[in-house]
Amino acid sequence: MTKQDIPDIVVGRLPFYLRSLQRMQQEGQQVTSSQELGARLGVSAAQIRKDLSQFGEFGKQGTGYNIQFLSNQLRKILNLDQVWDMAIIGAGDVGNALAHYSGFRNRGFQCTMIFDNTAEKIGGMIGTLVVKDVAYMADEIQAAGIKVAMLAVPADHAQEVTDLLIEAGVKAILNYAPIQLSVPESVRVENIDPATHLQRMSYYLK
Amino acid sequence: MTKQDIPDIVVGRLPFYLRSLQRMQQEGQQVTSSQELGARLGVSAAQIRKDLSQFGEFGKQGTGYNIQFLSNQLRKILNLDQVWDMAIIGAGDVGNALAHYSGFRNRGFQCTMIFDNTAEKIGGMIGTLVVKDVAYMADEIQAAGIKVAMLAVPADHAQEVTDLLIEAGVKAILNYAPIQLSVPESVRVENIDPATHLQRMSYYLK
DNA sequence: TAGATTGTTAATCGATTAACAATC
DNA sequence: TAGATTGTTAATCGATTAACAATC
Repeated sequence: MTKQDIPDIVVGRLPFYLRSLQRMQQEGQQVTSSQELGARLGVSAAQIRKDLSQFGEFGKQGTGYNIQFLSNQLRKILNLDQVWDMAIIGAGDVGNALAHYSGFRNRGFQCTMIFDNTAEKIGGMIGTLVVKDVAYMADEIQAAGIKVAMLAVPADHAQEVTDLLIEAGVKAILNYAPIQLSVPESVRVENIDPATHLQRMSYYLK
Repeated sequence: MTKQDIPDIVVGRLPFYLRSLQRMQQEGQQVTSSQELGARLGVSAAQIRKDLSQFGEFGKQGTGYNIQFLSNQLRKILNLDQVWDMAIIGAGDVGNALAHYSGFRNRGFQCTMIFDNTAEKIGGMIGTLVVKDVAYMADEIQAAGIKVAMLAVPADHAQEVTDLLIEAGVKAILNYAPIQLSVPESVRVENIDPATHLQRMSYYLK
């Protein structure tokens, strides 16, 4: 069973399953069912069982899923049984919020570098990180073996920075710039553009 | 042709089309084709034509689409021929970044209120906005007729704030809290959770 | 006219759901 | 055992693509 066999859309739902399981665990729950998990997430029980069955058999007939066990399995599947170092590119408001965000660590990620191109920001601290000159970005990322970057620069610089990131070996980019990045097939991109999300909802208003 | 007839997945692509068209326009282009637009966005020309045909006939055989005209049509369809007032809930790093974000205005939205629950923040300024006490949130939102909110509070308060927002008449929520909100069918929610996006990509790493 | 591109239909492809035997 | 729930198959549903007549 190779990566190619599993539809993207199935992989895309696993983080939601994991997030709900982690929350149940926090609430002290030990066991759940596809029924219960589905109700919490607004998806069908059948879909959850079908999705999970792509990767193995994680439940027991009659009783459901052990939450701890299923969480661990999902973390392994998603390569979250390690902590991924990340670089933030852009020390504006978004970069700043990302650098301070405390929610990454227990979900498999941590920020270890932040870059900017403005003299006033370079050398300053954001949380525990020193803002570095983007001129050294490619070298530093490559030297540190960083594979994941969050891109929070203005749209008109996003593509050139992306090209540098890819050259430096980055394989996953969380893109906050409101622009469609062009990347080779071997690089994953996820986009976060609040205005796009808002526009999806405004259709249904009025 | 009612809202129900158009699949969500089609509506979800319209903002991307609009964003690309606006960019083309900035670059001085006057006309485009489903071919060209598709290439820019990484979707098929047939899909673009099919999606647009759900709403009307906007092109001309042989020549393609007038960018200005198609943009205007898409804006009308998405109810973006007006500016939607928005409230930000939570004046932490995310709320702060949203309040300062300059990209909303020319995409149909503007922030007019921000709320928090901490005494130190209430009364302070963020950009041009005064931070207000969340205790008055429901009343102020209702009085102003605000229909769109961006939720940037910790996960453990997100649901209770949501309930208040809905009571106050909010119909669209952009949710930054890493939790599945429960809302009535008449309310739209879009979620932005960077960790979820990162986890979707880590599956393909290694 | 010749070339290009739309809007639409029918065919294909893929995803979701329903149902149930297996079994805890 | 009786009740519950899994994993999986087959049926259904929906979305995408290919193809082409219409026409600018």
